[in-house]
Amino acid sequence: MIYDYFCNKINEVVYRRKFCQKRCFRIIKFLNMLQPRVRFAPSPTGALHIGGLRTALYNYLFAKKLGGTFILRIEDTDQTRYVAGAEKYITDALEWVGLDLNESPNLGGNFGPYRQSERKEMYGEFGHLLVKNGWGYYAFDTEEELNKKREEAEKNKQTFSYNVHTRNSLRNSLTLPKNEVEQLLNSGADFTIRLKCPADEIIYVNDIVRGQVEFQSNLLDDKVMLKSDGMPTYHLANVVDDYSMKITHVIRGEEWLPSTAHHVLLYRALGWEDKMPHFAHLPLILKPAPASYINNKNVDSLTEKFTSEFYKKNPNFTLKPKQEVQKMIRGILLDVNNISSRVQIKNKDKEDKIIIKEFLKSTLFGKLSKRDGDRLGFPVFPLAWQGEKEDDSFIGFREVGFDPKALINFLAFLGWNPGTEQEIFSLDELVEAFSLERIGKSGARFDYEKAKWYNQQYLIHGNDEEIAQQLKSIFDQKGWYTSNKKITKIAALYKERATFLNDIPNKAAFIFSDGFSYDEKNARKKWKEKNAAKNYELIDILKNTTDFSPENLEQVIKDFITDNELGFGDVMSPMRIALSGVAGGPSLFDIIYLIGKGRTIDRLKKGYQYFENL
RNA sequence: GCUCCUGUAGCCAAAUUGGUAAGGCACGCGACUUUCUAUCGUGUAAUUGCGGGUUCGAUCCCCGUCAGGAGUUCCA
Repeated sequence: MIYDYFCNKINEVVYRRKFCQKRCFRIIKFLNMLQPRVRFAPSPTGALHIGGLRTALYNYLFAKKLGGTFILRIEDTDQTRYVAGAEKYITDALEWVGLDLNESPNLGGNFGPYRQSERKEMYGEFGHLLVKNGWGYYAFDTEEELNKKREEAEKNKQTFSYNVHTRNSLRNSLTLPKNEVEQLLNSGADFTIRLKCPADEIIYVNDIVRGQVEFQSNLLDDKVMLKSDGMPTYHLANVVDDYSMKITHVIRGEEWLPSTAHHVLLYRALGWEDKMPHFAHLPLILKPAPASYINNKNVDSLTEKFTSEFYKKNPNFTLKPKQEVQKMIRGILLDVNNISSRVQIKNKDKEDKIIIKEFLKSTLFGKLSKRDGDRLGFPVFPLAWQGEKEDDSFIGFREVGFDPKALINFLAFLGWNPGTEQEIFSLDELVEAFSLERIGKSGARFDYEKAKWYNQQYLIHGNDEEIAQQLKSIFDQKGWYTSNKKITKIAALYKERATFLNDIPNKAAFIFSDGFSYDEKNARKKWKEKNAAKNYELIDILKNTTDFSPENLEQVIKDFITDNELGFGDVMSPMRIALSGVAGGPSLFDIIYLIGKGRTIDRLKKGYQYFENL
C-alpha cells in the first residue's frame, strides 16, 4: 500500500521535473514520503468550526497512515483578531475527538516555537531578503491611499490590484529614487514589503486533489509579505514556517488555492523550491441543501428568523413594508423545488426584490458558516463556545450529545470516501483506509441528518454494559435507582430507539416515575368496554404470577389471550398505555419486567379505571 | 468585473490511465409480539448541468455555454 503510494509520488516528481533532476533530490522526496510532517495551522480568532476540525482530521489521518508527524501551529500574526481562549478551545477540541498531536505549543518539539507571534524575528529577516534578491520591494502607500484606489475602481466595476500593471505608478522602492527610499526608511516611515510577481509567466501548482492548476503571473497581485507593524502576513509566515519546520505536505482548505501561486513563487524567491511541500486543497463544506430542511412545519419559524436577520443586515430598508418582505421570503422558502432558481436575480427585478433575493441567496447557499447553526438548529462547532456577546456564543456537538467517534466518522466522509461500501470507521480504521487521492473535488454538503445517523449507529453498535454505565450516572443524578442488570436491559432496548444517549432517559422515564400522562387518543381507541372484565381478570392472574421474567410473562399473557379468544391488541395495547402512557416502545413483556410486579399491578388498575371514564 | 475551482436521482456520493451508472440519507411497500418517530427486508427514482466535437464506444478527453462556490484585505 505504502509502496504503491510511493511509486505514484515518485512518478509524479519525475514527470514534473522532466526526469533530469538530480537523483538526490528524488531521494529526499522519497524519504519525506516515508515520514511526512504535516501541520494543522489555525488562527486563534474564535471557536474552531467543523471545517477546521476536518482539516485537522485529514492531516492527522495522513500523518498516522505513513507513520509521520502531526503538528499544531498557531497562526496568530494578526494581533487585532486575537481572541483569548481560542487556542485552548482548539487543543480541547482536538483532545475531545482524540486527535493526538506530536508537536505543539504545549508539547514543544524540535522545530519550535509553535506560535507565530513567538517567531516574529525570523520573518522580518526573510522579508528583507526578498527585497535584496529582487523578489520584493518596499511599498509606502498608506492604507487610505489604497482604499481610495479600490473605491475608484469599484465605481468603474473593476477591482484595483497592486500588480505588474499598477506597481509602477504607486509609491514604492521601484518607482521612488533610491535616496528618497533610503530617507523614508531611515526616517521610520511606515512601509510594507510586497512580493514582486514576475511578468508573462505561467505558474503551475501541482495539487494532489485537483491535479495541475495554472495561474497567469500577470494577474497575480503583489501581496504584502511584511506588514507595517513588522508582522508577516499569512503568506510569508506560512512559507517560512513550513520550510523551517520541514513540512512535507500542506493539507488545507480550498480557499487557499488561489493564493498558492504566490506561495510557489515565495519558495522560489527564497531558494527553497526543492523543499517545497506537496499541496492538497480540501473541498469546502457547504450549507445544507435548503430542500433538505425546509418543510411546511418549520417554514413559519424560518421565515420569522430570516426576516429578522434581513432587517439586522439591512436596517435602513424601507422600500417595502415588513409584512410584504416577510411574505416574499416565505414564498421563496416554500417553493422548495424551485428554490435555487427562484432566488436567481432577474433583469426585471426591482431594487427591493434584488436586495431581498441577494440576502436569501447568501444565507441559503455557499460555505457553511457559524450563523447557520443558530439559524437551522444544529451545531457547527465541536465544543460550546462562550463569546463576549450572546450573539457570539454557541453550543457544540459535544453538548448536543454526540459521541466524538461518530463526529469523526461523519467528518471523515465530508469530502472523502474509501470507495468501498463501508461507512462505519473507527479512527484507527480511518487511518488505515485514508488516502489523499480519494478526497473529492466538489464542495461537500453538510447534512445534519447524516451526522445524527452516524451517532445513532455508534449508539446501536455500542456495548450494552458501557452504555449502561453512562446511563447509571445520569439516573443517579435524577434519583432513579434500579439494579445494574435492569439498567443494562434498558440500554439494550432503548439504544436502538435513540439518536443520542441523552434521549434514553427521556424515553425511559416512565420506568422510574409515575408522573406521565396517557396517550388519550390511543387509549380511547384500544380500550373496549366489552373486554374490560377480561382485562381486569388478567391483573389478578399477574398478581398470582411469581416469575416476572420477560419469557414467562410472554407465556402467561399469550396463553390468557388465546384461551379467551381475544385479540393481541385488545389486551396488550391498553396494558402498554397504562404502564408507560404511550402505545409505542419496546416489547411489552420487557416493559413489565423493568417496571416490576408491584408497580405493574398498581398502574394497570389505575390506568384501566382512567380509561373507563374517558 | 477579473482569477481559480466545481456541476452524477429530492440530498450526500462511487465508478483512480474511455467499455452505457455502487452505496448511504430521505421516501414507498412488506416483515418484525395486530405497538414504534426503532430494527430488518424490499422497491421507486439519473437521457451524468446544457450544446457540439474526437472515438466502435465518453460521467471520464477537447471546445463552447449555463449554473453554483471560493478568492480578489497591511484577514487567516
